[in-house]
Amino acid sequence: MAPTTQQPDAPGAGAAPARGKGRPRSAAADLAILDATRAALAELGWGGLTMGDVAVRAGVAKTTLYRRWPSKNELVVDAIAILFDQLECADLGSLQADIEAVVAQFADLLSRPETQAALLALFAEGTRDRQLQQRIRERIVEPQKVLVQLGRANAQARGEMGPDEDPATACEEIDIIFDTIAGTVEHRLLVSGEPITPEWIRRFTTLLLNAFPGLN
Amino acid sequence: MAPTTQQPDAPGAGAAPARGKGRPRSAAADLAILDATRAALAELGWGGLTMGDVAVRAGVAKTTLYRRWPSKNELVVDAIAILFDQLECADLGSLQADIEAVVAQFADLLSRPETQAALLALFAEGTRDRQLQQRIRERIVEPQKVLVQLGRANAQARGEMGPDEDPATACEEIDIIFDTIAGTVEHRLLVSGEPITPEWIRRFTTLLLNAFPGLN
Amino acid sequence: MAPTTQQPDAPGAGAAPARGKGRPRSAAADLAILDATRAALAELGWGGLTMGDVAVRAGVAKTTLYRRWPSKNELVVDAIAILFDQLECADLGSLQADIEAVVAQFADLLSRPETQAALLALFAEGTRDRQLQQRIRERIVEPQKVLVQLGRANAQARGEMGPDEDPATACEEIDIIFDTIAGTVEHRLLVSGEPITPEWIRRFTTLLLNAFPGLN
Amino acid sequence: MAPTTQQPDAPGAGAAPARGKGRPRSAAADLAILDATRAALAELGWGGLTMGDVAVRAGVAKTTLYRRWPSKNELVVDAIAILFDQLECADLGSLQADIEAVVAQFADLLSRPETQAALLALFAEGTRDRQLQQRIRERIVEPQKVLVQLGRANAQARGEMGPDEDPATACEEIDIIFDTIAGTVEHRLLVSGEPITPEWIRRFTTLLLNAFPGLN
DNA sequence: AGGTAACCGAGACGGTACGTCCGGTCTTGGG
DNA sequence: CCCAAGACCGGACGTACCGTCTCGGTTACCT
Repeated sequence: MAPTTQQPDAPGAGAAPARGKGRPRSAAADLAILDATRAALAELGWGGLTMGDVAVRAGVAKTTLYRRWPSKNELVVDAIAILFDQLECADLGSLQADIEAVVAQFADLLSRPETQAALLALFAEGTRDRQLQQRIRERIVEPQKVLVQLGRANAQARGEMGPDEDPATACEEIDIIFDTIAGTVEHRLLVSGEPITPEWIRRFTTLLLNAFPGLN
Repeated sequence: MAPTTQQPDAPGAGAAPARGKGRPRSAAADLAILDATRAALAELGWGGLTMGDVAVRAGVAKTTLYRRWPSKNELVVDAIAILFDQLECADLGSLQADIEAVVAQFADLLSRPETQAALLALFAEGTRDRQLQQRIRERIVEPQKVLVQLGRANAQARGEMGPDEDPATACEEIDIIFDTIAGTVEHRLLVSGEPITPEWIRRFTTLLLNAFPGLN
Repeated sequence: MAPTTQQPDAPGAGAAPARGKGRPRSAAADLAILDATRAALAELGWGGLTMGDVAVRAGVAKTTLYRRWPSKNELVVDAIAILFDQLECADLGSLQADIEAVVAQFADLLSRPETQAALLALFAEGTRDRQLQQRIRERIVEPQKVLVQLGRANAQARGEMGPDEDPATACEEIDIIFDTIAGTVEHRLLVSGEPITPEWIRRFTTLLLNAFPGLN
Repeated sequence: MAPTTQQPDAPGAGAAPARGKGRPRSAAADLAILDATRAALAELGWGGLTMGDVAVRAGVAKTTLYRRWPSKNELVVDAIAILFDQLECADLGSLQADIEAVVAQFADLLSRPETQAALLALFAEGTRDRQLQQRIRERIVEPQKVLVQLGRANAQARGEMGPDEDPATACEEIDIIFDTIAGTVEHRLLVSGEPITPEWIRRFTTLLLNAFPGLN
């Protein structure tokens, strides 16, 4: 048996780069591959996405792909996760404005063809593959949830909300808010297939604030 | 130009029973195929679903399958749609109870392995294939939305809500309520991967009723 | 269940038409089918020949084909055999002339695209299917061999040959002559792919007559 | 002869220097495939020969097969051609003996089930596909014709025949002799279905020598 | 400077599923 | 009993990708 079962691993994930002996991996290849993945995703959709095609687009051998990502799913998670890392929660002075900004950002992200093609497909795969679901949560879902936590903290700092009384209850509340925002936006955009306009965002945000009586 | 391109067409969908020429299609085969599809879906998931395997399970030739459904997507839509046709909206005497019942039904449906495996994958394909999206909406989404409309009508009959003032506004309101319920439940169950308990349903329903100030 | 396993049978083969109860078979269909078979053979070759296509060309249902011929092979044998039934052995006054005429006729037959496409393919199938080989011999090979026998009889009548001494020896001699003529013409035309000209026929006939010293 | 690494791919600019890039094709696979082809041919006949079956017998993927041979026809030509490459023309001291030896060799070859199954079927396909016919001639027919030329040269060396007077005439004579030998043996064995015994060979050879008066 | 270990491209490899086609059978309604 | 139409089962087709495996060659570190 091979003594070193060389696990393929995504580049940015590990902490120590394990400065080895041989030729180091091309850093440019990572970017090229992820870009190519998003491009192929936008152009062909999840079903049309092919490892061979990504390799060709990236000017890279298929071997290089598999050396870094164990399968299509993981590759796409990383390719899409980059987009979700760009989400930000600006403090605009009021909870209403902050929520609207977050929803707008999220809606923008879900309007990109590569995101549309990939997101639901990844979620679907995740229902079967627990490890993938974990990875999706870490790289894609968590960054969104952080926005909710940040917004909540900002609101508390501004005095719009009282401080958390019970951490467990607070965590549950964050979960339900998050599922509601993310789920509703995704459903309207990707399932119902209708656009998300500023008017819709305002309406939805108002409903959301109404739902929590503690907030005026 | 021929208006009916329908070479492969699902049974029951078309209005005209077509020409009475030739040997008629086996009605039993339809049921066997759809059952086999759901079974394979529950067992192997979307990615593991194979037309050949479905055919074998149904005791049917692959050609028979393709004669009726042009592709995996359409087949799965029909196989899953049957489940959504079973949704009902009982009048339990209060809006809160009615909503809770609907959410519970929907959560039950999404807890079935075949639904989990298929639903998000179908939605994902739908973002690329407009015709498929239309079909999904007709066969899967619409039956759910009808429940919201029914619940609303029941509430109005009971006097919990005032009558619709503007039909367009009412329609928009139904849309937003529907996207919120469906999206939130789906997101919690399939993306966040957390269970939907009666407590959660009660909390969520309460928030929902809070959100609409017209309802006490 | 049906007590009589109704064997499909070629139309012209049986003696008694078995004047039955129901609707009699369409006589026109037989001709149309055989014509269509030859046409398809000439156009598409053996490999491209399809029962469904023949049925369409003949304006007939596939069922009708199978009611009369048990399979593609038998159908083609009959379709081609018709052509071989047209071979004749005219008495032209000399053995040389008679042989040349027969060879020319045979070469003409083998130059037709439908014959080319079918003959070798049938022979090939015949090497595996003893029953088919028998049928081929009866319907296709025998009519050719009869010409050799006739030519021999004519030559004897004209005094160019002495009478048969031993029937067994005569039969062997006919066999070897026949295999030589048929085999050589087929090989030149279908394998070597070169044309058969009057010059070639004269040369070949001369060699043939040389080969048998009893003939001056 | 090696299968010439004939890519079924588009030839592109032509005369590509065949870059030594990538993993080289397995040489063992070629032999295994050709052996498997002959075995399947002998067992199942031309009609029963299946690319998938050959692949399984050879322990090879179907893709490997198609990567090397564009179709069943070409594969079988190569598989059978190997057998014809083994034909030899020994100088046994007299033309009669040499011819008898050649005929016997040829009859032996045609008695092998794989040859029987393949040869006529290939010839039949060759009548439709000019490229295939060319390939058959190069790989199968030509090796046989060489024997005739060699035998003739040997006879001239021994003084049994005078030297060629006109090259064109000589060539024509070789052609007619060859078509006669090959065609007659094939027809007796494969069409008439009768065995080729030493007695038959002696008779046939005698007739052949009679036919050419220049030979005593 | 030379090893050597890990990288890289290219592409062949064993598999699996695809969607199509055809052979031969059967089941309709109608003649 | 025949016919046309067409659905049915089974099975081979040739293609497309998957993920793995050799190849020859290329860096970069470590003696």
